[in-house]
Amino acid sequence: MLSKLFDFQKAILHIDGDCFFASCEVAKNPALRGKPVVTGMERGIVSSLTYEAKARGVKRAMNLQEVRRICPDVIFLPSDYETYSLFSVRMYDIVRRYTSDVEEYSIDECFADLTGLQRPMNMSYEKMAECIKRDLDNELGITFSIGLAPTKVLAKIGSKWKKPSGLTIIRGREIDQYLEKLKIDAVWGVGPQTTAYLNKLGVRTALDFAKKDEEWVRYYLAKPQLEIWRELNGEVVHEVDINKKTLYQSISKTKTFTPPSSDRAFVLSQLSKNIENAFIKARRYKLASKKLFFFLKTQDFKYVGIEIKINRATSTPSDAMALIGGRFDEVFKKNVLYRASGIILSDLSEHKPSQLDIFGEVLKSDKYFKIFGSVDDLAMRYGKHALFLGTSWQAMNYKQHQGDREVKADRKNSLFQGETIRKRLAIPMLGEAW
DNA sequence: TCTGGGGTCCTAGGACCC
DNA sequence: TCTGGGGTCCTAGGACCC
Repeated sequence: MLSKLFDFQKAILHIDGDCFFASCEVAKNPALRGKPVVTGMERGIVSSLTYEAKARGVKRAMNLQEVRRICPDVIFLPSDYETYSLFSVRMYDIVRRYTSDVEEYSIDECFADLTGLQRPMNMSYEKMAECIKRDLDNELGITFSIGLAPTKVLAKIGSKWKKPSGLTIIRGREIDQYLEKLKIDAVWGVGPQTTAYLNKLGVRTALDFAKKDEEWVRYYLAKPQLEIWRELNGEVVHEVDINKKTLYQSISKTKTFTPPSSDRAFVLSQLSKNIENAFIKARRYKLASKKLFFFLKTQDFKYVGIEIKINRATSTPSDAMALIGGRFDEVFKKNVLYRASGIILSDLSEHKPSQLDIFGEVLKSDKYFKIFGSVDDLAMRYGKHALFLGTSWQAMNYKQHQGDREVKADRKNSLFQGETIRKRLAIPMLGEAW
Protein backbone atom coordinates (compact mmCIF):
# COMPACT_ATOMS: atom_id res chain seq x y z
CA MET A 1 0.00 0.00 0.00
CA LEU A 2 2.86 2.30 0.76
CA SER A 3 4.40 2.31 -2.65
CA LYS A 4 1.95 1.06 -5.13
CA LEU A 5 3.17 3.51 -7.71
CA PHE A 6 6.62 2.10 -7.54
CA ASP A 7 5.34 -1.31 -8.58
CA PHE A 8 5.52 -0.26 -12.20
CA GLN A 9 8.48 1.94 -11.77
CA LYS A 10 11.98 1.82 -10.55
CA ALA A 11 12.99 2.95 -7.11
CA ILE A 12 16.25 4.82 -7.46
CA LEU A 13 18.12 6.31 -4.57
CA HIS A 14 20.58 9.16 -4.77
CA ILE A 15 22.73 9.61 -1.70
CA ASP A 16 24.79 12.72 -1.20
CA GLY A 17 27.14 13.48 1.69
CA ASP A 18 26.49 16.90 3.21
CA CYS A 19 29.56 19.15 2.78
CA PHE A 20 31.44 15.92 2.61
CA PHE A 21 35.10 16.89 3.05
CA ALA A 22 34.44 19.24 5.93
CA SER A 23 32.13 16.66 7.51
CA CYS A 24 34.83 13.99 7.26
CA GLU A 25 37.18 16.31 9.13
CA VAL A 26 34.61 16.75 11.87
CA ALA A 27 33.95 13.02 12.04
CA LYS A 28 37.69 12.44 12.29
CA ASN A 29 38.06 15.01 15.06
CA PRO A 30 34.85 15.42 17.08
CA ALA A 31 36.27 18.47 18.86
CA LEU A 32 35.52 20.35 15.65
CA ARG A 33 31.80 19.71 15.85
CA GLY A 34 29.74 22.86 15.81
CA LYS A 35 32.63 24.98 14.58
CA PRO A 36 33.20 26.75 11.28
CA VAL A 37 35.45 24.24 9.53
CA VAL A 38 36.80 24.69 6.04
CA THR A 39 39.02 22.52 3.83
CA GLY A 40 41.27 23.52 0.95
CA MET A 41 44.08 25.11 2.95
CA GLU A 42 46.78 23.71 0.66
CA ARG A 43 45.47 25.87 -2.17
CA GLY A 44 44.46 28.78 0.00
CA ILE A 45 40.93 28.48 -1.33
CA VAL A 46 37.78 27.15 0.29
CA SER A 47 36.96 23.73 -1.11
CA SER A 48 34.37 22.43 1.36
CA LEU A 49 32.80 24.10 4.37
CA THR A 50 30.54 23.18 7.27
CA TYR A 51 27.12 24.76 7.71
CA GLU A 52 28.55 26.74 10.62
CA ALA A 53 31.05 28.34 8.22
CA LYS A 54 28.32 28.88 5.65
CA ALA A 55 26.20 30.65 8.27
CA ARG A 56 29.06 33.08 8.82
CA GLY A 57 29.14 34.05 5.16
CA VAL A 58 32.01 31.86 4.01
CA LYS A 59 31.58 30.61 0.43
CA ARG A 60 33.27 28.12 -1.83
CA ALA A 61 36.35 29.36 -3.71
CA MET A 62 36.80 32.21 -1.23
CA ASN A 63 40.43 32.85 -0.39
CA LEU A 64 42.16 32.55 2.93
CA GLN A 65 42.40 36.24 3.83
CA GLU A 66 38.79 36.87 2.96
CA VAL A 67 37.69 33.94 5.11
CA ARG A 68 39.85 35.05 8.04
CA ARG A 69 38.40 38.51 7.75
CA ILE A 70 34.76 37.57 7.94
CA CYS A 71 35.24 34.59 10.22
CA PRO A 72 38.36 34.99 12.39
CA ASP A 73 37.81 31.77 14.33
CA VAL A 74 37.58 29.63 11.20
CA ILE A 75 39.39 26.32 11.27
CA PHE A 76 41.07 26.05 7.90
CA LEU A 77 42.39 22.56 7.17
CA PRO A 78 44.36 21.04 4.31
CA SER A 79 42.52 18.44 2.24
CA ASP A 80 43.07 14.88 3.36
CA TYR A 81 41.92 12.76 0.43
CA GLU A 82 43.03 9.50 1.99
CA THR A 83 40.56 9.99 4.80
CA TYR A 84 37.77 11.15 2.49
CA SER A 85 38.28 8.06 0.33
CA LEU A 86 38.01 5.82 3.37
CA PHE A 87 34.72 7.42 4.35
CA SER A 88 33.60 7.07 0.76
CA VAL A 89 34.29 3.34 0.72
CA ARG A 90 32.44 2.91 4.00
CA MET A 91 29.49 4.79 2.53
CA TYR A 92 29.31 2.47 -0.49
CA ASP A 93 29.63 -0.59 1.76
CA ILE A 94 26.78 0.46 4.00
CA VAL A 95 24.50 1.02 1.00
CA ARG A 96 25.51 -2.38 -0.37
CA ARG A 97 24.04 -4.08 2.68
CA TYR A 98 20.69 -3.29 1.10
CA THR A 99 21.42 -3.74 -2.59
CA SER A 100 24.36 -4.73 -4.73
CA ASP A 101 23.08 -2.34 -7.38
CA VAL A 102 25.21 0.62 -6.32
CA GLU A 103 26.87 3.13 -8.60
CA GLU A 104 29.88 4.86 -7.11
CA TYR A 105 29.21 8.16 -8.76
CA SER A 106 31.77 10.30 -6.99
CA ILE A 107 33.66 10.46 -3.73
CA ASP A 108 30.61 11.78 -1.88
CA GLU A 109 27.69 10.51 -3.94
CA CYS A 110 26.18 7.26 -5.06
CA PHE A 111 23.08 5.90 -6.74
CA ALA A 112 21.36 2.69 -5.70
CA ASP A 113 18.60 0.75 -7.41
CA LEU A 114 16.16 -0.70 -4.89
CA THR A 115 13.66 -1.98 -7.44
CA GLY A 116 12.04 -5.27 -6.48
CA LEU A 117 13.55 -5.48 -3.03
CA GLN A 118 10.45 -4.93 -0.86
CA ARG A 119 9.71 -8.64 -0.55
CA PRO A 120 13.24 -9.88 0.06
CA MET A 121 13.96 -7.04 2.49
CA ASN A 122 10.44 -7.14 3.90
CA MET A 123 10.40 -3.36 3.81
CA SER A 124 8.92 -0.61 1.73
CA TYR A 125 11.25 1.49 -0.40
CA GLU A 126 10.66 4.40 1.93
CA LYS A 127 11.65 2.30 4.90
CA MET A 128 14.80 1.11 3.12
CA ALA A 129 15.77 4.70 2.37
CA GLU A 130 15.23 5.60 6.01
CA CYS A 131 17.31 2.67 7.21
CA ILE A 132 20.14 3.42 4.84
CA LYS A 133 20.16 7.01 5.96
CA ARG A 134 20.10 6.03 9.60
CA ASP A 135 23.01 3.61 9.17
CA LEU A 136 25.07 6.13 7.22
CA ASP A 137 24.50 8.97 9.65
CA ASN A 138 25.11 6.86 12.75
CA GLU A 139 28.06 4.85 11.58
CA LEU A 140 29.96 7.56 9.75
CA GLY A 141 29.17 10.54 11.93
CA ILE A 142 28.30 12.48 8.80
CA THR A 143 24.83 13.39 7.63
CA PHE A 144 23.57 12.48 4.18
CA SER A 145 20.82 13.85 2.01
CA ILE A 146 18.81 11.31 0.09
CA GLY A 147 16.39 11.34 -2.79
CA LEU A 148 14.12 8.41 -3.68
CA ALA A 149 12.44 8.60 -7.08
CA PRO A 150 11.66 6.64 -10.27
CA THR A 151 14.73 7.90 -12.18
CA LYS A 152 18.24 9.13 -11.51
CA VAL A 153 17.52 12.69 -12.59
CA LEU A 154 14.52 12.82 -10.25
CA ALA A 155 16.44 11.16 -7.41
CA LYS A 156 19.09 13.87 -7.81
CA ILE A 157 16.38 16.47 -7.44
CA GLY A 158 15.19 14.69 -4.34
CA SER A 159 18.56 14.63 -2.63
CA LYS A 160 19.01 18.34 -3.26
CA TRP A 161 15.49 19.20 -2.11
CA LYS A 162 16.18 19.33 1.58
CA LYS A 163 19.69 19.77 2.83
CA PRO A 164 21.38 18.96 5.07
CA SER A 165 20.22 15.58 6.27
CA GLY A 166 17.05 15.43 4.19
CA LEU A 167 15.12 12.46 2.86
CA THR A 168 12.86 13.37 -0.02
CA ILE A 169 10.62 10.89 -1.76
CA ILE A 170 9.27 11.81 -5.16
CA ARG A 171 6.53 9.40 -6.17
CA GLY A 172 5.42 9.12 -9.75
CA ARG A 173 2.20 11.03 -9.13
CA GLU A 174 3.98 13.82 -7.30
CA ILE A 175 6.64 14.60 -9.86
CA ASP A 176 4.89 17.72 -11.16
CA GLN A 177 4.62 19.26 -7.70
CA TYR A 178 8.37 19.16 -7.38
CA LEU A 179 9.22 20.25 -10.89
CA GLU A 180 6.89 23.19 -10.66
CA LYS A 181 8.97 24.77 -7.91
CA LEU A 182 12.30 23.98 -9.52
CA LYS A 183 14.14 26.37 -11.79
CA ILE A 184 15.38 24.66 -14.91
CA ASP A 185 19.04 25.28 -14.13
CA ALA A 186 18.74 23.21 -10.97
CA VAL A 187 18.22 20.06 -13.04
CA TRP A 188 21.18 17.71 -13.31
CA GLY A 189 22.74 18.12 -16.74
CA VAL A 190 21.26 21.54 -17.47
CA GLY A 191 24.05 24.09 -17.27
CA PRO A 192 24.29 27.82 -17.95
CA GLN A 193 24.22 27.54 -21.75
CA THR A 194 21.15 25.33 -21.92
CA THR A 195 19.45 27.41 -19.26
CA ALA A 196 19.93 30.62 -21.24
CA TYR A 197 18.68 28.91 -24.38
CA LEU A 198 15.65 27.40 -22.70
CA ASN A 199 14.80 30.69 -20.99
CA LYS A 200 14.76 32.30 -24.39
CA LEU A 201 12.30 29.66 -25.50
CA GLY A 202 10.09 30.53 -22.57
CA VAL A 203 11.07 27.61 -20.37
CA ARG A 204 11.76 28.69 -16.78
CA THR A 205 10.91 25.78 -14.51
CA ALA A 206 11.65 22.10 -14.75
CA LEU A 207 7.92 21.58 -15.18
CA ASP A 208 7.77 23.96 -18.17
CA PHE A 209 10.38 21.73 -19.76
CA ALA A 210 8.86 18.40 -18.77
CA LYS A 211 5.49 19.46 -20.20
CA LYS A 212 6.85 20.11 -23.70
CA ASP A 213 6.05 17.33 -26.12
CA GLU A 214 8.72 15.09 -27.55
CA GLU A 215 8.63 16.72 -30.99
CA TRP A 216 9.36 20.07 -29.46
CA VAL A 217 12.33 18.70 -27.52
CA ARG A 218 13.71 16.92 -30.57
CA TYR A 219 13.37 20.02 -32.67
CA TYR A 220 15.04 22.46 -30.33
CA LEU A 221 17.48 20.31 -28.41
CA ALA A 222 19.86 17.39 -28.67
CA LYS A 223 20.21 13.93 -27.24
CA PRO A 224 21.43 14.75 -23.73
CA GLN A 225 18.48 17.09 -23.12
CA LEU A 226 16.02 14.63 -24.62
CA GLU A 227 17.27 12.08 -22.13
CA ILE A 228 16.86 14.51 -19.27
CA TRP A 229 13.33 15.29 -20.49
CA ARG A 230 12.45 11.58 -20.45
CA GLU A 231 13.86 11.12 -16.98
CA LEU A 232 11.95 14.14 -15.71
CA ASN A 233 8.82 12.44 -17.00
CA GLY A 234 9.63 9.33 -15.03
CA GLU A 235 11.05 7.26 -17.84
CA VAL A 236 14.32 5.51 -17.03
CA VAL A 237 17.06 6.34 -19.50
CA HIS A 238 20.07 6.29 -17.23
CA GLU A 239 20.40 2.94 -15.51
CA VAL A 240 22.31 2.65 -12.28
CA ASP A 241 25.72 1.54 -13.49
CA ILE A 242 27.46 -0.79 -11.07
CA ASN A 243 30.60 -1.15 -13.14
CA LYS A 244 33.50 0.56 -11.48
CA LYS A 245 35.04 3.32 -13.45
CA THR A 246 38.11 1.70 -14.84
CA LEU A 247 40.96 3.56 -16.44
CA TYR A 248 41.24 7.25 -16.74
CA GLN A 249 40.27 8.58 -20.15
CA SER A 250 42.60 11.48 -19.56
CA ILE A 251 44.93 12.94 -16.97
CA SER A 252 45.43 16.66 -16.72
CA LYS A 253 47.33 19.23 -14.70
CA THR A 254 46.66 22.94 -14.78
CA LYS A 255 48.05 25.69 -12.62
CA THR A 256 47.21 29.35 -12.48
CA PHE A 257 50.09 31.67 -11.67
CA THR A 258 49.59 35.06 -10.08
CA PRO A 259 50.34 37.56 -11.34
CA PRO A 260 49.96 36.65 -15.01
CA SER A 261 53.16 36.58 -17.02
CA SER A 262 54.44 37.17 -20.53
CA ASP A 263 57.89 35.83 -19.70
CA ARG A 264 58.46 32.96 -22.07
CA ALA A 265 60.93 31.05 -19.93
CA PHE A 266 58.71 31.39 -16.90
CA VAL A 267 55.57 30.24 -18.68
CA LEU A 268 57.42 27.31 -20.22
CA SER A 269 58.77 26.26 -16.86
CA GLN A 270 55.25 26.34 -15.41
CA LEU A 271 54.11 24.11 -18.23
CA SER A 272 57.07 21.82 -17.68
CA LYS A 273 56.13 21.42 -14.05
CA ASN A 274 52.54 20.55 -14.95
CA ILE A 275 53.84 17.99 -17.41
CA GLU A 276 56.00 16.41 -14.75
CA ASN A 277 53.07 16.24 -12.36
CA ALA A 278 50.77 14.77 -14.98
CA PHE A 279 53.23 11.99 -15.73
CA ILE A 280 53.85 11.30 -12.05
CA LYS A 281 50.15 10.55 -11.86
CA ALA A 282 50.20 8.54 -15.09
CA ARG A 283 53.04 6.39 -13.83
CA ARG A 284 51.31 5.86 -10.52
CA TYR A 285 48.44 4.29 -12.46
CA LYS A 286 50.83 2.54 -14.85
CA LEU A 287 49.49 4.47 -17.79
CA ALA A 288 51.17 5.80 -20.88
CA SER A 289 49.81 8.42 -23.24
CA LYS A 290 49.76 8.74 -27.01
CA LYS A 291 48.12 12.11 -27.19
CA LEU A 292 49.31 15.28 -25.55
CA PHE A 293 47.40 18.50 -25.49
CA PHE A 294 49.24 21.44 -24.00
CA PHE A 295 47.69 24.83 -23.61
CA LEU A 296 48.11 28.30 -22.22
CA LYS A 297 45.30 30.37 -20.80
CA THR A 298 45.48 34.04 -21.59
CA GLN A 299 44.66 36.76 -19.13
CA ASP A 300 41.23 37.13 -20.71
CA PHE A 301 40.50 33.46 -20.14
CA LYS A 302 40.99 32.20 -23.67
CA TYR A 303 42.60 28.85 -24.19
CA VAL A 304 45.24 28.37 -26.84
CA GLY A 305 46.89 25.02 -27.33
CA ILE A 306 48.08 22.26 -29.60
CA GLU A 307 47.48 18.57 -29.69
CA ILE A 308 50.43 16.32 -30.40
CA LYS A 309 50.09 12.69 -31.29
CA ILE A 310 52.85 10.26 -30.55
CA ASN A 311 53.44 6.97 -32.34
CA ARG A 312 54.49 5.22 -29.23
CA ALA A 313 52.86 5.81 -25.89
CA THR A 314 55.03 7.47 -23.29
CA SER A 315 54.95 7.86 -19.55
CA THR A 316 57.79 10.28 -19.09
CA PRO A 317 57.89 14.06 -19.20
CA SER A 318 61.16 14.02 -21.12
CA ASP A 319 59.52 12.51 -24.17
CA ALA A 320 56.71 14.99 -23.85
CA MET A 321 58.94 18.00 -23.37
CA ALA A 322 61.04 17.04 -26.36
CA LEU A 323 57.91 17.25 -28.49
CA ILE A 324 56.22 20.16 -26.82
CA GLY A 325 59.32 22.30 -26.56
CA GLY A 326 59.69 22.28 -30.29
CA ARG A 327 56.16 23.54 -30.78
CA PHE A 328 55.79 25.85 -27.83
CA ASP A 329 56.18 28.96 -29.95
CA GLU A 330 53.19 28.05 -32.08
CA VAL A 331 51.17 28.78 -28.99
CA PHE A 332 53.19 31.30 -27.03
CA LYS A 333 53.05 34.83 -28.42
CA LYS A 334 55.15 37.77 -27.33
CA ASN A 335 53.53 40.52 -25.31
CA VAL A 336 50.57 38.39 -24.38
CA LEU A 337 49.86 37.88 -20.70
CA TYR A 338 49.17 34.31 -19.66
CA ARG A 339 47.52 33.32 -16.42
CA ALA A 340 47.81 29.55 -16.53
CA SER A 341 49.32 26.63 -18.36
CA GLY A 342 48.21 23.05 -18.58
CA ILE A 343 48.60 19.61 -20.05
CA ILE A 344 46.10 16.89 -20.84
CA LEU A 345 47.31 13.36 -21.46
CA SER A 346 44.84 11.24 -23.36
CA ASP A 347 44.68 8.10 -25.50
CA LEU A 348 45.91 6.31 -22.41
CA SER A 349 46.95 2.69 -22.29
CA GLU A 350 48.62 0.39 -19.84
CA HIS A 351 52.31 0.97 -19.89
CA LYS A 352 53.99 -2.12 -21.31
CA PRO A 353 57.68 -2.86 -21.67
CA SER A 354 58.47 -2.07 -25.25
CA GLN A 355 59.83 -4.01 -28.15
CA LEU A 356 62.93 -2.79 -29.85
CA ASP A 357 62.34 -0.83 -32.96
CA ILE A 358 64.72 -0.12 -35.76
CA PHE A 359 65.12 3.56 -35.06
CA GLY A 360 66.62 3.35 -31.62
CA GLU A 361 63.98 5.72 -30.29
CA VAL A 362 62.59 3.03 -28.11
CA LEU A 363 65.89 2.47 -26.41
CA LYS A 364 66.16 6.12 -25.55
CA SER A 365 62.60 6.23 -24.35
CA ASP A 366 63.06 3.12 -22.23
CA LYS A 367 66.05 4.68 -20.62
CA TYR A 368 63.90 7.63 -19.69
CA PHE A 369 61.32 5.29 -18.31
CA LYS A 370 63.88 3.67 -16.04
CA ILE A 371 65.18 7.02 -14.93
CA PHE A 372 61.73 8.17 -14.01
CA GLY A 373 61.18 4.96 -12.12
CA SER A 374 64.08 6.12 -9.98
CA VAL A 375 62.61 9.61 -9.80
CA ASP A 376 59.41 8.15 -8.38
CA ASP A 377 61.40 6.15 -5.82
CA LEU A 378 63.26 9.24 -4.74
CA ALA A 379 60.00 11.10 -4.47
CA MET A 380 58.70 8.41 -2.13
CA ARG A 381 61.72 8.84 0.11
CA TYR A 382 62.35 12.54 -0.07
CA GLY A 383 59.03 13.97 -1.08
CA LYS A 384 57.46 14.95 -4.35
CA HIS A 385 59.77 16.88 -6.62
CA ALA A 386 62.95 15.84 -4.85
CA LEU A 387 64.08 15.73 -8.43
CA PHE A 388 62.76 17.55 -11.42
CA LEU A 389 63.47 18.57 -14.96
CA GLY A 390 65.75 21.48 -15.66
CA THR A 391 62.88 23.10 -17.49
CA SER A 392 60.79 23.16 -14.33
CA TRP A 393 63.47 24.92 -12.32
CA GLN A 394 61.88 28.34 -12.32
CA ALA A 395 58.48 27.02 -11.44
CA MET A 396 59.89 25.05 -8.54
CA ASN A 397 61.43 28.16 -7.02
CA TYR A 398 58.65 30.50 -7.77
CA LYS A 399 56.92 32.25 -4.94
CA GLN A 400 53.36 33.07 -5.73
CA HIS A 401 52.02 36.40 -4.69
CA GLN A 402 48.46 36.41 -3.54
CA GLY A 403 47.50 39.72 -2.10
CA ASP A 404 50.06 40.58 0.51
CA ARG A 405 50.92 37.04 1.27
CA GLU A 406 53.59 34.85 -0.22
CA VAL A 407 52.75 31.30 -1.03
CA LYS A 408 55.66 29.03 -1.56
CA ALA A 409 55.57 26.79 -4.57
CA ASP A 410 55.36 23.18 -3.41
CA ARG A 411 58.93 22.32 -2.94
CA LYS A 412 59.73 20.32 0.10
CA ASN A 413 63.38 19.62 -0.44
CA SER A 414 66.28 21.83 -1.17
CA LEU A 415 66.88 22.61 -4.73
CA PHE A 416 70.50 21.89 -4.12
CA GLN A 417 69.75 18.27 -3.35
CA GLY A 418 67.56 18.00 -6.40
CA GLU A 419 70.19 19.54 -8.58
CA THR A 420 72.86 17.22 -7.29
CA ILE A 421 70.81 14.12 -7.84
CA ARG A 422 69.79 15.37 -11.22
CA LYS A 423 73.38 15.71 -12.26
CA ARG A 424 74.29 12.33 -10.90
CA LEU A 425 71.57 10.65 -12.94
CA ALA A 426 72.47 12.80 -15.91
CA ILE A 427 68.96 13.94 -16.58
CA PRO A 428 69.35 16.45 -19.35
CA MET A 429 68.61 20.07 -18.73
CA LEU A 430 65.93 20.13 -21.34
CA GLY A 431 65.32 23.79 -20.80
CA GLU A 432 68.60 24.83 -22.25
CA ALA A 433 67.66 24.04 -25.78
CA TRP A 434 64.69 26.37 -25.67
C1' DT B 1 29.76 33.60 -7.63
C1' DC B 2 33.71 37.91 -12.90
C1' DT B 3 36.19 32.66 -13.03
C1' DG B 4 40.50 26.84 -9.31
C1' DG B 5 41.34 22.16 -10.83
C1' DG B 6 40.18 17.55 -12.63
C1' DG B 7 37.32 15.00 -15.26
C1' DT B 8 33.47 12.88 -18.99
C1' DC B 9 30.60 12.75 -22.97
C1' DC B 10 28.31 14.53 -27.26
C1' DT B 11 28.30 16.41 -31.91
C1' DA B 12 29.19 18.65 -36.30
C1' DG B 13 32.02 18.45 -39.97
C1' DG B 14 36.00 16.91 -42.70
C1' DA B 15 38.69 13.06 -44.74
C1' DC B 16 38.53 8.94 -46.87
C1' DC B 17 36.48 4.78 -48.83
C1' DC B 18 33.29 2.01 -51.71
C1' DT C 1 34.51 16.27 -65.33
C1' DC C 2 30.35 15.74 -63.12
C1' DT C 3 27.27 13.04 -60.75
C1' DG C 4 24.77 9.86 -56.24
C1' DG C 5 24.63 7.80 -51.86
C1' DG C 6 26.32 5.77 -47.74
C1' DG C 7 29.55 4.34 -44.19
C1' DT C 8 33.47 4.94 -40.86
C1' DC C 9 36.88 7.27 -38.45
C1' DC C 10 38.83 11.22 -36.52
C1' DT C 11 39.06 15.85 -34.67
C1' DA C 12 37.90 20.19 -32.59
C1' DG C 13 35.13 22.26 -29.67
C1' DG C 14 31.24 22.68 -26.61
C1' DA C 15 28.79 21.69 -22.41
C1' DC C 16 28.45 19.86 -18.12
C1' DC C 17 29.68 17.65 -13.63
C1' DC C 18 32.03 17.30 -8.94
